[in-house]
Amino acid sequence: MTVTRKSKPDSARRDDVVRLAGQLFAQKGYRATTVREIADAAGILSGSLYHHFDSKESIGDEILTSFLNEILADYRAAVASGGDPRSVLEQIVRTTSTTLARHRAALSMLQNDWSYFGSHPRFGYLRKALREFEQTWISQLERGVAEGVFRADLDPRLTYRLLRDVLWIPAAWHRSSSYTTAQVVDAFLALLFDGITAPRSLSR
Amino acid sequence: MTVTRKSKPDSARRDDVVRLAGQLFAQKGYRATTVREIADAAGILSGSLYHHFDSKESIGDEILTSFLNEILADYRAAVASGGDPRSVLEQIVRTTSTTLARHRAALSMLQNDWSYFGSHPRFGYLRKALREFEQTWISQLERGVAEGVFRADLDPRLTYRLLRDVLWIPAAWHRSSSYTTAQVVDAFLALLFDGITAPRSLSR
Amino acid sequence: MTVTRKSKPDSARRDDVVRLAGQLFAQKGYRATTVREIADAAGILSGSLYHHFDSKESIGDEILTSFLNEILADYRAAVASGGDPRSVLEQIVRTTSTTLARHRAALSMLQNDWSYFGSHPRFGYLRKALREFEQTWISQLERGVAEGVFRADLDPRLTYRLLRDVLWIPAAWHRSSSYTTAQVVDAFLALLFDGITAPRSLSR
Amino acid sequence: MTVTRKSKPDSARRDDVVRLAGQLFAQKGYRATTVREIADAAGILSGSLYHHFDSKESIGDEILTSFLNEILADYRAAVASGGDPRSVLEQIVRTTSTTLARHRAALSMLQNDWSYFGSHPRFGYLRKALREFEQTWISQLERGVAEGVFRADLDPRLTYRLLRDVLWIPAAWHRSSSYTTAQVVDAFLALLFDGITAPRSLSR
DNA sequence: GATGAATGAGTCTTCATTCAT
DNA sequence: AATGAATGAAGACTCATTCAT
Repeated sequence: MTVTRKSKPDSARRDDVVRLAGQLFAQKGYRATTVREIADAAGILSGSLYHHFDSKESIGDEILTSFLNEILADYRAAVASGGDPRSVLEQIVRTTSTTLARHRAALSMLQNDWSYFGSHPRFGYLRKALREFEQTWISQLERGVAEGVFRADLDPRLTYRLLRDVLWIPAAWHRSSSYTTAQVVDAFLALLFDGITAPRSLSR
Repeated sequence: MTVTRKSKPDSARRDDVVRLAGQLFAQKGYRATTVREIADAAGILSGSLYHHFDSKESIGDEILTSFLNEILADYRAAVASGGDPRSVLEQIVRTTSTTLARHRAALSMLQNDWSYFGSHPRFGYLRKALREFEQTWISQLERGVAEGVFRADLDPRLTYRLLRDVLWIPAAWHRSSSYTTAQVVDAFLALLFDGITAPRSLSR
Repeated sequence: MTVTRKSKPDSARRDDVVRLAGQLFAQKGYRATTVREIADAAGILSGSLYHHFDSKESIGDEILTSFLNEILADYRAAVASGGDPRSVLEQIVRTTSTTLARHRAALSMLQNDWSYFGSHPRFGYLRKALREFEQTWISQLERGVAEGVFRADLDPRLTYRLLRDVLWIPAAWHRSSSYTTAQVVDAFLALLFDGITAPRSLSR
Repeated sequence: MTVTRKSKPDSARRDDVVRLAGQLFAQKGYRATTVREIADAAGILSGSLYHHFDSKESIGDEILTSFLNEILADYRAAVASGGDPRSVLEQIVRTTSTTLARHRAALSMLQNDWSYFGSHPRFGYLRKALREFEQTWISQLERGVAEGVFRADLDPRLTYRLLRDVLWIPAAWHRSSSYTTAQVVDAFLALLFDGITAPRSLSR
């Protein structure tokens, strides 16, 4: 199952517009960005956008679709690697963090305008993908608990819920932060696997 | 420093409208909610709202202000309790989770429409409050590291950044979840302090 | 012919409101003044105004009516005095300048909102009064020309038109000016009768 | 110092709308004219106006700006001609009367809606221009008094104040009047320089 | 491919007025 | 006499979209 698009008359102009629109969506949100702003950024008039796209929605669709396809690929590759639960999850975090960095616009759209996309039929594939992410995490957490590598009192569903939103966060920082992606990912994994408490063994 | 409001001619109707508006804001976002929808929910005409409020913004302001004041109080009380870093943070998480539950609308507004409120001068107090939250967490994490109760390799700023958004999340679940608030808070604290990995001492 | 009003349940409150409304009308114009502003000035709520007046219009009506009645009286008294044209006109200018000073609000309403009052049927008496003013000036100017005291080449209608608006002006200055009413009236009469050119007799 | 506009994407439609709007503003005042009425006059929908203009205000601005620039040019040309005070003032009256005839809309806006434009920051240039007109008249009147061509007892500031509003008036008549512009201007100049009194030398 | 003009439904807001209490 | 809540019509402005040129 991979999300597909309809017609992609590949042109330089078109890709330009999608990229530009993405930047604007990331900055001010999808709904808050007007087609005029997108057109201005592209140096054309707003009406001319409709030569390349059916609607504003279809620009959003294009951005979200290509994002989700890559993230889904990351998840599936990690699962397919056949590692133990801990290394599968670690691989997911490491590979998606790179993918997220390339798709900041899509991420921002999901965070800011979920109330729009989440209920809109056209974007049903978003909910479907989210469900796959959840399933993946829960299975790995369950496996980990069963194999004794994760805490026995862990509730997999609840844990995923708590983690879910953090998974997307590091990507949203880009410019404001002085941390490298690697630093952020390592810190996140440390937190995920070991928490913030100092190990007792050391203090003995 | 406490955020203050101008004039609150307390009336039942007014409070009604604020509550109703909050529910709508939480569902569809602040910008996406029209004053007509708010008025419809209150059973009056949209123009009649302006008998109670200066503007749509002032309704939002009222919701956000009262929310932030309570959360700030939670933070200050936790710090004032004078406990060790771990118990201060635990108290913050526990008390704010209750407060958050009472202010789901405000929370949702901040999450969905931050691009609006965050840049609007009128809502400068939001940025100020956020800075105080950050400062509080960072000081406690630093203290904890210094006292050896938190991992020595912890980067307080980075850790706060990773935690920040999760702090607000549990409140956003309410209906969709089958977990009690207590369960969620306990799970979050377990994750925060100990991670998901099973303790090594057991495997020895 | 004197303009009459309908019912005047004389009360202190009522007169208060009319005076306050007049000040606001003078400052910002009749249309630009809201009933809320009038009510605020009177220290009551806007709805309460309707206990005293049928409508905003009837407040305006009251102000304009009492103004016009006084000015009409001035004109008629001057004509009835039976003086020569020059002294009739001089008396009109002198007496109306005093009356105008007491009715700055009405004056300002006529100047700023003539497009409203001038076409509104209810205020037909305004046009009627204006016509009487014009008739008076034209007759006196014609008499003056016939008697040789005014320039023979004077076109009475045209001259009145040119003078008309200036007649009301001095009253509009009040605070901004450092001139007394007497100074202004004298200067106006000098201009009216002799122009600004230095007399030739002096240069002979 | 000349008042300038921002961007004038000259189009026939745009000029059309400005002209139409001007006519409406002249008839019923700027505030009393709705954008819908302007659009109706132009045969388009009200929203479509915003394809050509930022706001109703910017239409008003365009009308007033072009008017003031021409009048300012008239004044400066008259002063630059280097004539004696009487001929400078005569030139001002004669040239502005022609200019005024071409800008009846602007004139009417200033007369009817001064309480709006006069206090609005965007229209500060109006106050600036008015000050220049005043300065010009006062200097010429002072020069004339000093040179003995104007009455020695003339108060230049007061005289200008008395004249000011009349300067604009002839233009406001257009349709209602049976006089030609030349007639009106001559009558005004006769009044200005010589008053209405018959010369004594003749009566001797 | 792009322009420029226009659409039409919708947004927040204002305001004179009404009326039960 | 006054309040406080509401009305309803209107106002300026926005924006995704369409389409002839």
